Parts: sequence; structure tokens; C-alpha cells
Amino acid sequence: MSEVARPTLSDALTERMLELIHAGGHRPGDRLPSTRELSQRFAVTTPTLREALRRLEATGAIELRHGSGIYVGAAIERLVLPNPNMREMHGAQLLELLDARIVIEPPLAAMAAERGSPEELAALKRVLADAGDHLRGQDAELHDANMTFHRATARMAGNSVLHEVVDSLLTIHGPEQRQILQIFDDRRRDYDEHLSILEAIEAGDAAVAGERMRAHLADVKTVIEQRLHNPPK
Amino acid sequence: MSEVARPTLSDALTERMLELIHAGGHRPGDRLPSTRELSQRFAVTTPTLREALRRLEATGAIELRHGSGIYVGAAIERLVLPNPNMREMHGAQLLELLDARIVIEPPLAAMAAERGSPEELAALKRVLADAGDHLRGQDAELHDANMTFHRATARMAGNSVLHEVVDSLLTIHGPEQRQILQIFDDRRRDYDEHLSILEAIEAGDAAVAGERMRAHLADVKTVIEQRLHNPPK
DNA sequence: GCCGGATAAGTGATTAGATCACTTGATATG
DNA sequence: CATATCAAGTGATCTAATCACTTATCCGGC
Repeated sequence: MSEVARPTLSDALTERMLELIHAGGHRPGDRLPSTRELSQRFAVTTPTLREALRRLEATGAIELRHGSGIYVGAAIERLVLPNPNMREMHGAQLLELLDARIVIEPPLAAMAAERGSPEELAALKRVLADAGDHLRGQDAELHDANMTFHRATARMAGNSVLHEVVDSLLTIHGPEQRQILQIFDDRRRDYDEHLSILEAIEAGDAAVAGERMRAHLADVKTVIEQRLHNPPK
Repeated sequence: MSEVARPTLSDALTERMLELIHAGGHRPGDRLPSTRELSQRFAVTTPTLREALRRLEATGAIELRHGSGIYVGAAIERLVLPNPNMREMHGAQLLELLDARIVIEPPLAAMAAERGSPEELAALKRVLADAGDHLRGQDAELHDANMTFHRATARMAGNSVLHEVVDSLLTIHGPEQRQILQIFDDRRRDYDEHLSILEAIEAGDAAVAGERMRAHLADVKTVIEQRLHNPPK
């Protein structure tokens, strides 16, 4: 039941394409081989190759220009292979991501405390209550619930641009951080810290809400840093 | 030269799929019609349809399960249509964008002052010198040069995630804000303020650099606010 | 009656080669 | 010298069939 779906040919192709880009030392803007050559090199047909290309395009790894060629995209820098050896790189990028969140989310928590409507506050409470129900449940569900708290806080701040930014950070980088966070992170502590943030927001204390959010993310970062250098088990 | 690439069939398909999901009131986990039915309904062939599906899969909008079906993904909640009518950015949205930049960019300027390398500093100076050359040139060129200063500062901060965020804010929302900023903004003052930010970064004074960036963006916002309520001309 | 393995229908995954549409740089033209 | 034309290269799409996987059903054995 918990079997992971067998990787499909297109899955493997996507990885091999990333390998090709990285191993080839290609930088954003570089032009890659044509679809015809790629399909020959990987011994697949054009439509199959194109499925992999479209996925890479959707993540910003490459860019397809009709009549011109396939070019390396700007996002290639942070796309890594789900290769076990790459875990260190994952870790480093995860720390960068956390730094980014430490810059953005605390002000959002403060804004939420100032401007949040009663409805949004109620929604935030519901999210946290839901997370509480999963405290001893499946890891994945609790992790999702915890992430939802951050999204809800961002929404509550009332700036759609920043909300979108946070949302994309949690989503696009989600799969990568998930596997690390799920292993290392202390979800019980997360829950408690989320609760204290909620209290500050409910009290309308912007300064405290912002500081607690900052401390919370700093906590997560510290744990990850320590565990990366000193793996458990 | 500034022509936007004509939307490809697959582009349109991706949007029509999103429309289908939204209009159908589908929720995450719902099952969608089969590939055969979808390709018939949209009057495209299987490979073409699958390219669109792979893109949606990459963004988390849908999930493809071999032998089972196509299911709505959790990310569908935040995916909206790039409605052409929405392209027009209103003043209010521009102000929201500026608020977002006020949250993100000052810390980046501070980080740049702390961690920036001599090479990056030199690059920043070059950007500003280039902007100086255009001070009495074409509006568009000067505006671009000024925007480049913000990008370069973000890069100098050394966090690729945040750099990308700023880059996308300036790019994605670029065309819309451009027409407003070009009309209202005082580019000479922009240049001077950029110069003072550069000085703080060069001096390695993080606090001052951050504060000057904040003040700079606040200035821009104030001007826009006033002009929006009291249009010139 | 109930449980577990064969089974068949439904569905996604992939194949093959050809043709259309677009970009770009070379060439020809004024 | 500049502009217009063109051809080669490249991505986009089509066509129709076959393979691989999932799921629910059904049937036989217990």
C-alpha cells in the first residue's frame, strides 16, 4: 500500500536530462542539443522526450524556443538530482531557503497581527487544531498541516504578492525540504511554537508575533544545521 | 525584438485544463477524465495532451497514476489562470508590490554590505555608472538600468533563493510597473539614492545600507501614492 | 459464507515516422 | 551598405497502434 510508484521512463528521462545539464557544466542561457539528437541519445521517441522536457520547462530548468532550440533556464541553479549523494547539497540549499524565509515570514507574521481579520484568525486556529489532531498520526500529514500554518499566516498578512512568494517557496522547494524535514525536524516543538505565534497574532502584538516567527524559523534552521553535520541513527 | 512568443498549442491546452478543473469545481483528489477522452474533447492528439499534463504535473496541479487515472493535485488551490484582463496592473497592486519589496530588499542590502565580494561590488558600481550615462537619455534605458541596480544588490546578498524572488518580482511585474514608474517616478532622485545605498554597502555598514534601501523604496511608494490620488498633467 | 488468487476492462506510457511552423543566419538584391 | 529573400535547422504536432499497470470483479477452495 505504501509502495512508491515504479519510476516511469519519463521520470528517469527527466533525471538524465538534469544530469546531462549538470555534468556538461552548462550554465543558464546555454543551448542544449536538439530534440532529435536528445531522443536518439536517450533512445526514446520524440513524444516521450518532450514529456520530460515539458516537466523541466515547468520547473524553470530549461526553456523551449520554437524554431530556435532548447536553452538552460535560470532555475537550474537550485534544481538538484534526487541522488543520495546530493543530500549535502540539498542541505545547503535548504539552509538558504530557511534564510530566505527568515527574511520574509517574520514581517508577515507582524502584519498578520496588525491587519488580520477575525475570519482569517479563525481559519488560522482551525489549521492549528487540525495539526494538533495529527500530532501522533502520519508524518506526512502533520508536516503538511504545519506547512499550511505558514501559508495561512502569509495569507493573513494581506499582501497578495508576498503571500504568493511564500506559497511558492513552500511549494516549489517543498519536495526537497520535505524529505529532510520529515527526518530531522521535531514536529511537536513545531506545533508548540506555532501555537505561541498564533497567540501573539490573536493578541494583536505585531512585534512579538514577528519575533516569535523569526525565533521559530531560526530554531528549525539550527536543528537542521546540527543534524546535517552530525547525522542521527 | 520585444515581441512576446506566440502561445503554442500546448500552452493553450495547459490553460484549458486548468479551466476545466476550476470550472468543474474539482477538488484535490478528484479524478479527471481519461487521456483518451481529454484528447478528444480538446481535439488534440495524445502526445500533445500529455505535454500539457506533464507541465501541470510538474507544478503539482495534477497527478498521473499509471493504470489508474489523472487526479487533481493539492497545489490546484493556488494555481490561477493568467487571465489577459488581469494583465493590467492597477495602482493598488503596484503599491502591494512595493510593500513586498520593502519587506525583502532592505535585508538584502544589509546582507550585501556584510558578505558582498569585491567583484560583486565592482559589478554594482558598473551598473550604477551605466545608469549615470543614461541620466539624460531614453526613459526606458534608464529605468532598466535602475532596475538592474536592484537585481545586482539582491545577487550580492549571496542567497540564491532570495535573489530569484527579487528577480521574479522585478521581471514578472516589470512590464506593468514600468509604465507607471516611467510616468511618475523621479529617476534623478532614484539615481542619487542608489548611489547612497552603494556607499553604505561599500563601507560595509549593513544597518545603514538596509535603512537606506528601505527609505528609498518608501520614497518611491510615497510618490506613487500621491500621484495616483492627484494625477499630474 | 468468506477469503484469496485469476481475470478482464479501463487507463496511462511509449512507440514510429512523417509533416507543419518558426527562427536564424547566409545569400542575393537594390 | 542596407534590406529583402531564402534555406537549413529546430521545435510543435499529428497519426494510430501497442505495451504496462491498476482496479474491481468473479470464481473456486476452504
